[in-house]
Amino acid sequence: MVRWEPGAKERLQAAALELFATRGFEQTTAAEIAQSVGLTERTFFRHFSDKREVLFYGQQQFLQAFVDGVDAAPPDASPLEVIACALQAAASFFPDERRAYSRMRQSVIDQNPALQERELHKLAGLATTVAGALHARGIGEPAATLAAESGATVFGIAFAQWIREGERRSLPDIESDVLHELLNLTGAATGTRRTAPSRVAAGSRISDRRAPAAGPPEAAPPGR
Amino acid sequence: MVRWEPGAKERLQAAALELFATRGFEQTTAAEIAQSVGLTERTFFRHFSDKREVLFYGQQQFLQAFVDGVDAAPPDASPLEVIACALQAAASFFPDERRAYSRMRQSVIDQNPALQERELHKLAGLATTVAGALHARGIGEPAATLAAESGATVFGIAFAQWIREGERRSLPDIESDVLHELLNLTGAATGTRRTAPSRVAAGSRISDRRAPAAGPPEAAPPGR
DNA sequence: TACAGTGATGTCTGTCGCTGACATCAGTCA
DNA sequence: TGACTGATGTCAGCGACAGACATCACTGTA
Repeated sequence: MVRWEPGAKERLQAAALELFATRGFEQTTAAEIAQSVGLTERTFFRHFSDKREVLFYGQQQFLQAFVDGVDAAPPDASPLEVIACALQAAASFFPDERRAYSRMRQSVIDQNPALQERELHKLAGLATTVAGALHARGIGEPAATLAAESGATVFGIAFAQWIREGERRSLPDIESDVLHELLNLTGAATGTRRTAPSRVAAGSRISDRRAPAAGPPEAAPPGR
Repeated sequence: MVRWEPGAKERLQAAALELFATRGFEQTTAAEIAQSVGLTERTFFRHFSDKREVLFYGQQQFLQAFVDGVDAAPPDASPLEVIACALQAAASFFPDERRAYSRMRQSVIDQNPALQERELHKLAGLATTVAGALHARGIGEPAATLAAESGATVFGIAFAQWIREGERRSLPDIESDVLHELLNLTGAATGTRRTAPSRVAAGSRISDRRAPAAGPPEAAPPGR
């Protein structure tokens, strides 16, 4: 006979999500989570650095997928095209089967500021990492950070939409729409998929922007 | 004689920053902060909902300035022009005299993940509020959120640069540069201040996007 | 002038997140 | 067979925070 049931970490994660969903995050103690799967509080904290982390552990691979997407982009791609690649690559982590689970998890997070803070922190870490990958492609600052943060923003908005009740489109499709909307916003629209103006003024005011003569870009500001 | 020294909250804030800077955030207990200004731990927590909040309390006015900037934008301004207005309005909270203080405060935050989380949460709250203000102008989703998040990103990057040792430009100037860099990135650059492509690919692929029918190089963003 | 609020504070006590130190014990491997 | 390892349990303690209640200068009012 085995001394310990295997997969302690996964069992703790599942139990935690379940308890958080039913009782609420703050009303659930770490000791309760541990007990519910036959472990002790001490063991819980050996697996997770803190109580919130039980909901966030394992995003390493997601982050890696994002970075892989960056690295897989063609060498002559513009920063935003690189981001588009990364977004598509990352979306592979969220097949439609996972939608219900993601929805449940997110509803727990949405109900607790402490969890929201952790989520934002993770997303910021993603942006930082992606910015690093962009640096490695020779992209400077602040372009790299700007592009990375924009990517994170697009992902966040697209994910939130993907989760929304009644939404049928796949995550990559939504990502693509949101990214195009971003280009729309800033006055440049591109290529294949065109986004319908999502609501009222979305496309109206935007479209009357004078477009920038993509002039000879010289004379950088001193800061960099 | 008075029973209590006035300005308990401000005294706590000042003492906290001082102690955090010297001993570190985690090495400083709430009780110590309180004692250092002749108060008790209990009183500390009556003024601040949690230990981190002592560094963030009072940003209400900053947020309000941002929103006021949105509301003050001309009615026919594009979302990004509105954001430009808001950025300029918000910058009034950070005159050059405040740079040293901001730098110190930020160095404390940068050294502690818990504080970074709170900062990100506040910034996200800003974006949410601004998105609401954009809705009120008739801008739909996801344009409003996209614009608001972009504004928050630009502010964050600009602020970080403003704080940087050796930086001399004013915050509004940096904001303007970063915002233009964002437009550059997405292929649209506008009006007056042109930013050089930050490095290699910045302008390459982008420039072959079908340029949105270029208008006269008129109308600089109203923000400045 | 007495006196009942009011509000900022202190005191006491308790819960929970989290940690260090140490013990346990099934399985592994020399 | 015996040392070693790794996942776990036990114990004790710190610090963040919250509820309940007491205190007491100050204020307005009768």
